[in-house]
Amino acid sequence: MNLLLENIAKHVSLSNEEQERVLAFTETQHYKAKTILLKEGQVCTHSFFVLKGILRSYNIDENGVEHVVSFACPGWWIADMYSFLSQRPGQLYIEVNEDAEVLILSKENQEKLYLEVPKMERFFRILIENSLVANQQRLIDNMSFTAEARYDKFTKKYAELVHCLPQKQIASYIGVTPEFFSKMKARLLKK
Amino acid sequence: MNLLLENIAKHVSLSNEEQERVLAFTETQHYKAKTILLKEGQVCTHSFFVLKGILRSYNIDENGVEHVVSFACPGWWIADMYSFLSQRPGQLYIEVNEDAEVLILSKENQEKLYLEVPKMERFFRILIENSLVANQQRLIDNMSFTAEARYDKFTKKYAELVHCLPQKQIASYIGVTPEFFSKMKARLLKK
DNA sequence: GGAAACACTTAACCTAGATTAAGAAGTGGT
DNA sequence: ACCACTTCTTAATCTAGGTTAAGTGTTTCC
Repeated sequence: MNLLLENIAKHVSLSNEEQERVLAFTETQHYKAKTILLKEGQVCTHSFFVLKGILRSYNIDENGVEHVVSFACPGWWIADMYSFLSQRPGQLYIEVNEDAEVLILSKENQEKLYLEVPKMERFFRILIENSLVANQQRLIDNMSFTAEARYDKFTKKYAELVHCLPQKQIASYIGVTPEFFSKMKARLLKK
Repeated sequence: MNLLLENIAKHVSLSNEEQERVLAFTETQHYKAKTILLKEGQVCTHSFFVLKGILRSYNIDENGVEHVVSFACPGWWIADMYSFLSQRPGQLYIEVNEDAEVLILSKENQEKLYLEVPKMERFFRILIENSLVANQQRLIDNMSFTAEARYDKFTKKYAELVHCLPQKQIASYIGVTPEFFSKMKARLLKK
């Protein structure tokens, strides 16, 4: 059974024919860990739907420090949304964390899809809505909570992921340095 | 000329009849400064489109500290997106900053609108997309930049707004205390 | 299989920004 | 006009988290 169709079915119901149209517009690809699918300064012409493995997006600030924007495991989409939507050069990197199998949807094909299967417009609207809500929550959390509380939230929200991710990436996601993260974990263990 | 229709026209083109349908689903209201339109714990059943004045949304953390999530001036929408989309109790307050005239769209009417004027689904998708992009940028900025750089970005992005907002709200938006904000501004003046 | 590169830890020291407190300057309501 | 209330500022002190540096595994890859 196809993971993408399963996910779509959670939000809109497509006929068999529509399902086939959707799949016809996507392409499967396999990537090794550490493959970089998008670099800062490039236009994000495709978005990726993860079937297997883990991807992440991040930017690198003017001091060379990496900030993880998102992780994507199976069932999740990932892209530089700014760049993908505007078709302008973006600031994000997208990199394969663990050997991955992904479905690729080009911007072009997405536009065609909206025309041929209008229900997909609703589907993507809902995805973006959820993404906005999650993002806004993260903003609020970053402003309201200490690093410790953010880490706690993270381990609960991404319980399966935590064990597959290097610590420095978790540290980066919650917004602290690897050194402080290490110190914090040691402190938590004593309790 | 209607500000809402102007805004819609920037993204999708509606027939006169469709325009009338849209307006029929909204309702105009006037509010005095300091009116609270939504409180934490309530379900956000309406979203607001600002015609005149300024609104803001914020949450209050467990220490009683206010964190401004967004400002809305004429031409902008504001709502607790989590609550509005899920129709569950939210954590945001929405308050009138300056005497305001707003268009109100209920969740119910929005759903009807999607059915009667399907182009509006595209319109709102685009709004949400833009909102997501802006939000993600703010997250990255908060992780990458010092308070000073964030303030600088803020004054450029909201140049007209800066003069109408109390400093503590700007401080809250960029994520510092009013005291530190004050110190920082004094420091900037010396340069 | 060995060197280089990377991941993680620990510890000493440092700093951006928080906290507390107190005064000055608006602002609004009656 | 006046009192109450909130906003803004300044300054002393404090702390969460950053920086630097050094040491110990662990991968990776010729």
